Amino acid sequence: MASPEAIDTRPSLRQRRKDARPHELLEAALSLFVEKGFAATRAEEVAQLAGVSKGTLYLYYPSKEELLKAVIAHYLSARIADTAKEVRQIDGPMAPVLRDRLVPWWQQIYASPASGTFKLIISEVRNFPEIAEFYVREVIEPGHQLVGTILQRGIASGEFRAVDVESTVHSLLLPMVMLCTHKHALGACTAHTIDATRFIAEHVELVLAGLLQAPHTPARKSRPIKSA
Amino acid sequence: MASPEAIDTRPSLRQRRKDARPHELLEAALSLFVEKGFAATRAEEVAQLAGVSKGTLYLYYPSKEELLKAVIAHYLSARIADTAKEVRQIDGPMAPVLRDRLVPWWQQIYASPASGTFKLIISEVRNFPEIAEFYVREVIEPGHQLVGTILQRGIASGEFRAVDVESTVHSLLLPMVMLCTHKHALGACTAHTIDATRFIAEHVELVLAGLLQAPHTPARKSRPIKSA
DNA sequence: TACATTAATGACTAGTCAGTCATTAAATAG
DNA sequence: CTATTTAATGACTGACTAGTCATTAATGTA
Repeated sequence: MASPEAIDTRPSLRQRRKDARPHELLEAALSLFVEKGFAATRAEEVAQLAGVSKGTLYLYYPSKEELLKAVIAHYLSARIADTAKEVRQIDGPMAPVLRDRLVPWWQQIYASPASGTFKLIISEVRNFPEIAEFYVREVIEPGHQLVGTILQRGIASGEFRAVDVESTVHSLLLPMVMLCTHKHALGACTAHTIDATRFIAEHVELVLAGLLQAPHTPARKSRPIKSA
Repeated sequence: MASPEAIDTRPSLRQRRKDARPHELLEAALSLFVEKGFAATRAEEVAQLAGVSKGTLYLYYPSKEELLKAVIAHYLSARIADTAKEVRQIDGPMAPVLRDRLVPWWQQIYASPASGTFKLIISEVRNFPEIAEFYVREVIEPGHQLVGTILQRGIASGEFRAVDVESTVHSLLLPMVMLCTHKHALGACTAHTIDATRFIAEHVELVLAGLLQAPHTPARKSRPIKSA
């Protein structure tokens, strides 16, 4: 066997990296909370995955619950409000906005670790009502506002049919959220995968085909429901 | 105000109802597992909600995990295979099949307690791989088969555009699943509710509008759209 | 009424885990 | 090189809970 001195050089290497810890802990926590759920994840596992001891975790976050809130807050910060502001300044036809902005936006979200937050929030909101408030205010409302505005402008200009805006926003967003959720649920443990990049593009095309003023569509049964 | 004797007649009433127990326990378990998650639900809570003691729960189900599997199996039994068989026998235009079969079918699922199984499965599959297999085999595959067949037949007859079937199946189903999930997640703890009945109908209309052959392609078969 | 059967109970055990804190050692100052 | 500061550790504790089993009592039978 190796000499006693050679053996223990690595294991006892204690590093002090005060500013790297919080982010590493958040990353580890997101990964485990999304995979196993909050209640089924042990604080020590999070610490281990982040390469520190349990004590260190509690040096940076006062409790497991605060760690969860920090994870959610961190991975949802700012993104949407920015995009919304950006889009509000574009004019002209709205179809290219959906195709060229919304599609890559969702493709990015899907590919990033932030995609896991949807499953996490779905699984945990009912146990932590504060998260619900935060999520509605920071994500749902700005997101709906954003897509709703695009649709309304398209309708106003005559580019789109006078569909029900509220429902159509859901038709656009719910599948995207479900797709991200699927990635971290069934998608992570069966062969039943979805080609996300293609689906996102195809879905937007399908909705656009239903939205664009078709020459043949003479105001059908549609009661144009005014929304917002 | 009641006399002392009258007060304590109920509490010590031990009933023996061997055949009612399993179903009552499943019902209680579904409700709590969906609300709080599997790991965060105590076996005793399930028993209490079902009106029995913890010991009784373990008389009917050997472990908490077996109870979970029993809940999933019970609430997903058979439904889909039946509908699929039924639909396969219909011919003629496919738009009315979507409108008159798929819409009420999902509206029913949404209203029933079974709607909670989606959130439950999303939250727990990764911890219990057996559930994944079962769910893919019993729900996902038959469901996709069903909707995929409808689309293919519509395309074959020239009623629908030649869209990508796989993606379109997802465009139809993912929002429905997400809607059920939402009901038991955010929908259960914020004011942010969705008018599900309307959304389901509107969503199918929107997808249909995108699917139906636009006039620029010679669509002999263009049937008059049935007004609601 | 007395006896047998078995559904139902809940106190108990064995194991788990969130959060603490006295100790260790890395970094820094003098 | 020594002293001081503080990041990091992990053994420990107190609380909690899945699952058990000896006991209780409801129901059926003779």
